[in-house]
Amino acid sequence: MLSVRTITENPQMVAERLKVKNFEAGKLIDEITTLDTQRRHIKSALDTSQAESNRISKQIGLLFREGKKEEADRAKEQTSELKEKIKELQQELSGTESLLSDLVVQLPNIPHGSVPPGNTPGDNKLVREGGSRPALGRDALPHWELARKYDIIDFELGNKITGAGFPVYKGKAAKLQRCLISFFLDEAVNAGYTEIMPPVLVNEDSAFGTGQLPDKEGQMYYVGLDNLYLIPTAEVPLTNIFRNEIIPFDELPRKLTSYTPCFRREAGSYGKDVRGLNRLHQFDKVEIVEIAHPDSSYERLEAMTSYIESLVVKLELPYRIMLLCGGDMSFHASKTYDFEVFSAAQEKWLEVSSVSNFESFQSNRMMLRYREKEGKKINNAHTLNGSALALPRIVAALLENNQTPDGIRIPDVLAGRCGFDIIDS
RNA sequence: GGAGAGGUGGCCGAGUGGUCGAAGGCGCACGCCUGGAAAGUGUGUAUACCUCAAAAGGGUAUCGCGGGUUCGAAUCCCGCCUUCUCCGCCA
Repeated sequence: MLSVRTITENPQMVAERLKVKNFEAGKLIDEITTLDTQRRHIKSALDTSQAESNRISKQIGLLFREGKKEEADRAKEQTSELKEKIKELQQELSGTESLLSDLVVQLPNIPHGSVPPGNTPGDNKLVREGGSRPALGRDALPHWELARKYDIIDFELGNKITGAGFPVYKGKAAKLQRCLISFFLDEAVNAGYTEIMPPVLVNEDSAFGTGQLPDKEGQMYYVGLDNLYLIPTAEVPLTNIFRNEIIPFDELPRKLTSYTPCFRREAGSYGKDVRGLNRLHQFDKVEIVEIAHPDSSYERLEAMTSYIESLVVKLELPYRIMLLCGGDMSFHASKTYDFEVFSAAQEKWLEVSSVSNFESFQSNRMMLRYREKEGKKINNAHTLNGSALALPRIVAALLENNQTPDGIRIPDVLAGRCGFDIIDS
């Protein structure tokens, strides 16, 4: 969430910038400003009363020590009214604070100045593209057909065990999955990311910290008995490592990577676009997360983008990088690049990565700060993350693009790890 | 899951109703000392919020978290979380 100070000190700037996300913020900002003024008045009054109460208590202590019991008792009587007042003010304050945060949480993050306006994916800007599309014959099969043909991914079996959206990988596909994960992790470690293996269940505070709660609980699987959520992405546990922390200046940027399975309910999304591996309830993903100084977070975003690009290049996949327009960006992001690979049999671009700078939107809600080099000032750090990469759609594209009459060719960079260079029979 | 013992500042550790945001030590920062360093020595060293044009200063809250008792709670009571020891269960 935006900090209340940002909102109240630059109301017109915030409103103006949020228009790029097609968000009309004027009314909300007014309400926030009013509530915040109220909050400060109440806090002020409360502080004064508590100071008074502390003063009297101290006096009573002194009187007792001096043996002036009657005076002390008289002083006690004084306090009952004050106590009542303090209690009222406290209730008023916490009421106002929760109203305020209910409102603040509704404001999306401010888009960066370079984010183009627009509503739909059609308004996204092509940043660059690379790789070449394979020339497939007319009989080219989509990956779900290939999966059946070579008996490597079993969607029906997943239905039996769990339900739709939980495929079972078998044989060479299972191994390919494992090798992709280790390939992505090794690459990330070589690029300076520290490998982490976090829990895949998180508590409420963590889910709030990265912004899944309060609004998006419907997208997460929830374990009610223990009040825990299955992570929709490793971003959640990784970023929350730093919740309530103050990072020394010279430790920035912090760079982490992690493989985790990811769980998404994605309620109600069935149909042609979600066939096969295109959209799943459980999938594997390697994620990169950075905690950066505000002055260099956009450099980090570009660096992360180049890093992810190096992966799709090594996998020899045709890809393009899109700069998302304001309307297509997530609620939390300031700037996002999407990576798409071309899946040649479906003849579709599939999103395989999304890299975003959240600026201080997440760090503000999770109190993730850094200490400035000079002056010891403390500020919110910037958080960034990106998929590097999400497996299923990569696998879909690999299967479709590399199909030959003899089988599915495995790119060189993976063949060594896998111990095979073709999926046939 | 059962029984018992704990959770205090960056760390160690004292504190069982008032003068305690918290002794002492370590660490860290700056200074003195030194040719330089070590040792020694002096000072400083939490976070959030309110107040203030800003800084300085002042105020409030925070001793795992949340409630309660009390004029007053790190200290007493209740619930939760968590760590350790023992028992049980278990990949």
